[in-house]
Amino acid sequence: MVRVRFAPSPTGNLHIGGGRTALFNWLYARTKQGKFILRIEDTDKLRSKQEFVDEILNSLKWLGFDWDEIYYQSQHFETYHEFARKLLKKGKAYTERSLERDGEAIIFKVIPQKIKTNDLIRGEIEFDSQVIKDQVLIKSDGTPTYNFACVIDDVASDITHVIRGDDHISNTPKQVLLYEALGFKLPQFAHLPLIMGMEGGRLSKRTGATAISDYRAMGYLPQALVNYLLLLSWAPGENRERIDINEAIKLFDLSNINKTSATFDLKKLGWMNNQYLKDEDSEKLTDQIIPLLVEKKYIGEENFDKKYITSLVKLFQPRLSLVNDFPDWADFFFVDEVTIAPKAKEKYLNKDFSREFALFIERLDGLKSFDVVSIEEEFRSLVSGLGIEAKDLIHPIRVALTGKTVGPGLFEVVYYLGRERAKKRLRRFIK
RNA sequence: GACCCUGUCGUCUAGCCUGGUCUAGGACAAGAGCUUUUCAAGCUCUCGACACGGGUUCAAAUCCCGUCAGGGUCACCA
Repeated sequence: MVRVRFAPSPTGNLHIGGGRTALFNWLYARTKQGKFILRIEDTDKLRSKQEFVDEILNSLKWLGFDWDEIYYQSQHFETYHEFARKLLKKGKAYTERSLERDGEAIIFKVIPQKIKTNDLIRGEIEFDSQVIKDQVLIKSDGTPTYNFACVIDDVASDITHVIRGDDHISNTPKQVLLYEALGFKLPQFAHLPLIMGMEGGRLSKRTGATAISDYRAMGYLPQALVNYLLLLSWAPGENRERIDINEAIKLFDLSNINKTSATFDLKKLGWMNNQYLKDEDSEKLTDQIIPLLVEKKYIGEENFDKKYITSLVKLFQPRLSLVNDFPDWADFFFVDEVTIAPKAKEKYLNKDFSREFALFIERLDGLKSFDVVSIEEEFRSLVSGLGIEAKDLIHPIRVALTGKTVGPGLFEVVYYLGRERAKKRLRRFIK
C-alpha cells in the first residue's frame, strides 16, 4: 500500500510551497487509495512552537487535506538514539566531543562511493559521496539531525514514496547512505519543482504573502488556491484549467509532473478565485462576508437582514475576485452618505442633471410595483421621452447613487437601495 | 567555488518518452473591439515562445554533445 507523508517543521506558518507539497502527497495517497501521514518535525526545541503546529493543522484542514495518521518527532527521541547506537556498534559511526559544547555528538562515517537514485520525477540522479562530509546523526545536546530523523521516521512509518521539494535533492544521497548502513529498504523518491517568486528566486515575503493563512485572510477560496497550486507543475490535459479536486484524484499521477520550477502569479490566482467565487453558494459566501461587514461597522453584530445581504452578494459574485473586496465594492448599500469619487464625478456628473433626476424621482414615485423590471421600464420610457440615450443618464445616476463608475446593473442597484434611499441620494444633486 | 536540477509566448502550461500531423495548441496578463447599462463580469480578435551553437537524420521543439542562463544544496537548521 502506498504510504506518503508531509513533514513540516513547526518553526513557522504553513507557506505556499509547503501547501503545494502537502497537496501532491495528499493527492497521491488518495489517487492510490493509500495513507497520508502528517509528521511534525519538532526536533528543534528552541524554534518549534505549539502555535505553529496549530496554524499548520488549521491551514491543512482549510485546504481540505485530511491526514490518516499524525506523528511527532519529539516523541521518538529514544528510537533515534537506539539506531545511532547500532551504527556506533557496527563501526559505521563515531563519537565526537567538541570544546565549545557539552555532550557528545554521534557522527556517521561517509565512505567514498557512487550513489544512484531513481527519482520518479527526474529520472536517474547520480552523486559522488566524495563531496559529502561525515554526517552528524545525534547532536551534542542529544537531539537528532534532520537527515537522520527523517530516515528513521520514514522507515518507522513505512513510507513508500517520499514526495518533497526539489531543495531536498541534495539530502537524498546522505539519506540513501543511512538507509544502506542500517539495512533498510529504500522508498521511492519524487522531487517536486520549487515555486518561485515573481522576481526570481524563492517565494519570499518580499514577493507577497507566503503563508496559506494569509491567503485565507485575504479572501481566497481554498478550492481556488488548491486548483491554482495544482496547475503549477501538473496539467490535467485537454487544455483544462478548472479542475475539481475529486476529478484530480482520478487523473493525477506522479509521472506527469513537470520538472521545471514555476513562478507564482497572483493575477492568475485572482482569476481562478473569481471562477470559483461565481459558482460558490451565495449563503455560504454571505456567512463569510458578514464578519467583514461587522468589522467595517456596516452592520451590527446581531441585527442585520441576512436575506438582503445575500441578495447583494449575488449581485457582486460574478465580478468579485476576492471575498474581501465586497465591503468596499458594496459600501454604498450600507452607509448613509456615499462619498463620490472625484474622478467619477468628473467623468459622469460634470453637468447639471437637476431636471433629469427630478423626473426620474417622479417616475419612481409613480411606480405601483417597485421591482427591477418595472424600474427599468419606467427608466426606458423616461429617456425615450427626453430623447436621450439610456447610457447618458445611467452613468450619472449610478455615480449619484453609488459614488462609483463601476458596479452591478443600475436597476438592481436602485431596487436593492430602495425607493427612499435612491430618491434621497438623487436629490442631493438637484439644485 | 564544488556538486546537483532545470531551460517552449511576460507568466502557468500542451507537445518531447514513441522525430514528420507544430506555418507550436490552451490559460492568465496586456492591447483592441463588441455588449439598446458601467466593468472589476461575458463574448470576439490581436500581440507573443521552442535559450544559443554544433551534430545525427530525407526530416528535430522532439535524439546526442557543448555553451550560456536560471535555480537548489553544501550547518551539531529543518
